[in-house]
Amino acid sequence: MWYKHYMNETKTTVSKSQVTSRRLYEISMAHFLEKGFDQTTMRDLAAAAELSLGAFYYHFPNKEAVIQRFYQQSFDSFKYACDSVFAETENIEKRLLGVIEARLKTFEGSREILIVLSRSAVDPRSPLSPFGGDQKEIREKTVSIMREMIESSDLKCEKGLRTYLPELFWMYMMGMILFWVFDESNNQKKTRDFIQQLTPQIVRLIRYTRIPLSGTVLGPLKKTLEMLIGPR
Amino acid sequence: MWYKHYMNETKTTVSKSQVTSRRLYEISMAHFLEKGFDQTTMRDLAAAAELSLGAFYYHFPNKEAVIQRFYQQSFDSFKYACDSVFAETENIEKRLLGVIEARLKTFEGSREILIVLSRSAVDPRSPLSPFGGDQKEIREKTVSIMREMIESSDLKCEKGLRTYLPELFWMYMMGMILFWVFDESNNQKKTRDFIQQLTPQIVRLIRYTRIPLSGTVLGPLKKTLEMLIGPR
DNA sequence: GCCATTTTTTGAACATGTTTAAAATTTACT
DNA sequence: AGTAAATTTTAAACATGTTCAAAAAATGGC
Repeated sequence: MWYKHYMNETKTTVSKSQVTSRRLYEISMAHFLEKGFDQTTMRDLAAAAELSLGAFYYHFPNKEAVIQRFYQQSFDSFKYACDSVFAETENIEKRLLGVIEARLKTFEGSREILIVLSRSAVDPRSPLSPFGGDQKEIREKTVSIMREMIESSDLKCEKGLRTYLPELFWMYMMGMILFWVFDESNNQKKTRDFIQQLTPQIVRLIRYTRIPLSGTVLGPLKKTLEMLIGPR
Repeated sequence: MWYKHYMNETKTTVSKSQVTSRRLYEISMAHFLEKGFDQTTMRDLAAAAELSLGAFYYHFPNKEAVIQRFYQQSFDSFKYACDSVFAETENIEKRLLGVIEARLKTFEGSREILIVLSRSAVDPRSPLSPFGGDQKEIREKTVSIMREMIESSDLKCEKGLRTYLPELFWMYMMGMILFWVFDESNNQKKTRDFIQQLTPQIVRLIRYTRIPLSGTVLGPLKKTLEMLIGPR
């Protein structure tokens, strides 16, 4: 073994490959953040790591794979942040705000990276599409987080609608991320303000659905949701 | 002059460059549609046109410029189609359905091209971003079409909301296009059905805003719209 | 510690979008 | 028609993401 070290009382072996790929990842991200993704050359990265170009490709199948790893890691810290949001309050509005805020925070300072990710995500054939490929898994996990957020919350609403909420909230968050990507204001303040403004209104509308009268609107809406998300 | 020809009683001179670039455009699109954008090489195109690679670049600054031209032309035929939709009915629901249907029709058979366009459109730095660059103009023209659609229609709704509708309908249409891009069903039937289902509900909600009672929801919504679209 | 096997690295080559300087062609004017 | 200026075309080079076969290094069992 190349490298052994002790972590939490358990011997953990780390292969040389893991060490190198982490190093490559860190060097790469540093370059991407400083010079931009497109402006950073694979040759730059290999040189900075004092490795050959081919060796880089041994560790990452392509340039995008590096930022896919970033996306994966950002998801992990997002998930972790959600736990503490849920521990803090049962109020659905606060939770939803907290979750979206947590998500944006994981992207903070990496807006250009997210743009690169988005442009692949929009391609249904790409492995970064939220519906196929590697991102599918993250989407499903995110929907599960939304489900968890709702189930243990104070939200009361029409039963049928409730089953669609996890996917709807996922879409809402994706929309806000898109808004954020396009938001050129200082530190994307516009996005933050917008979310603060819109989220309570959405929650309020959802709560209204308990009133029987709302059936007029809700009836046809359910069919629409089924077409959008799939049958329940 | 390389080429003169008569059109509508007026002498129109067509430069050699115009003739060549149209030819290149047509050859290119044929290849893109048959083999796919990424699978078609600039060398393929130059060879098919019996021109050198460099000559191709004299007529188009880059590969994407070819499909930008397609996008421009698709917009022109969309705009034309809208006129006949408006001539046909004043009913806002029918108009909105007709306009969106017309838009999708201009993309029919070119889904892959639209995917390529979308992945650039999602990048705020790209000339294809709807907010900057060349597409900005098309976005503004499309919003104007929506405005025209509303103004001469039978739609009655709360006055303040009305001023935001052109942009809102534009966003709605963009959303449906995105849905269409991801829709893998036969001939994107799911998208068509979804639009048929959702559009009348949206129109109905908008019409409800004439009822004074609706102020409870509409009040905060207006501020949200202002943040989304800008002040009126 | 030595050898067979596996993992990692290397350097060169390849594919394709793009640029460029010079040559060929076309145009506009007399 | 002849010529200077412009437009268009060419061939070669360049930049950069990616692949590949062979070499080097590391590993595991004896």
